[in-house]
Amino acid sequence: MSTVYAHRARVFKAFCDERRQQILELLRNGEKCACVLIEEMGLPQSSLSYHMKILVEAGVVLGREEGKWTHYCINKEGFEEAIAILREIASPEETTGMCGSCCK
Amino acid sequence: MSTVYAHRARVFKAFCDERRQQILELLRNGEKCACVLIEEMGLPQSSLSYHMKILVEAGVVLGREEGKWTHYCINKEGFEEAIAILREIASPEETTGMCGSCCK
DNA sequence: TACTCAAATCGAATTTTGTCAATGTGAAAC
DNA sequence: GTTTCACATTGACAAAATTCGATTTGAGTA
Repeated sequence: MSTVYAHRARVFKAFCDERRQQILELLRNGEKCACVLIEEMGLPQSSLSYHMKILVEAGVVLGREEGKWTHYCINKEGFEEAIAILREIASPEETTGMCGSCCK
Repeated sequence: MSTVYAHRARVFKAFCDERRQQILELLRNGEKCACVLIEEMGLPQSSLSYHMKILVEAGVVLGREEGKWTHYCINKEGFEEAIAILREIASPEETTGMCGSCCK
């Protein structure tokens, strides 16, 4: 079962879309409610909701409901997890050389 | 021009696929030639080639041609760039509070 | 020259994502 | 109760990504 790789792929799916990158940049300024993001992004409400769901489920954005509004903000823990994954991949598992089939 | 966000999205496109995550894990052990990756991944040659192109063009994998073989390895610089992007997004641009439209 | 082999590219089918209007949901206000 | 408002969800469609066999490219070898 390669659930590990599926999970990693899901985390980075949050970052691989241009619009989601724009949304994340907007959230750098601090918490914002969906209505503001809709206006600043120039997106229809359903489209923004679609992207926010992906961001929240990936763990990189937090959604806080307050009355009838939902406020979104960057989830630093999610970013730390993503960074940890990248660091792990970039650090060698053990010291091996070349492949044994076509190198001598 | 939002080329910045398009570039960021392209970088993380390398990481948002389950098979590419598996390929990256295989490369943690060190440089490997395509023929080995094909065998270990159980993919047809054209499919592996497709994924390797995405990984190389994103800058997270290096391809080294030697005779008729191509050897691939992790490109640490590419990972550092990705990590730098994540760090930048996760660090607040300025100290703002809530949105001005529905918070008081 | 021709032959071989590894990898890239093509082409067509399938799968997955993204978009957006319409509808549903749930909480607050009346 | 009803209405209103913000957001989620649905469904149909368009666009992009992925798969994989077939073909091409390009370097090494005879």
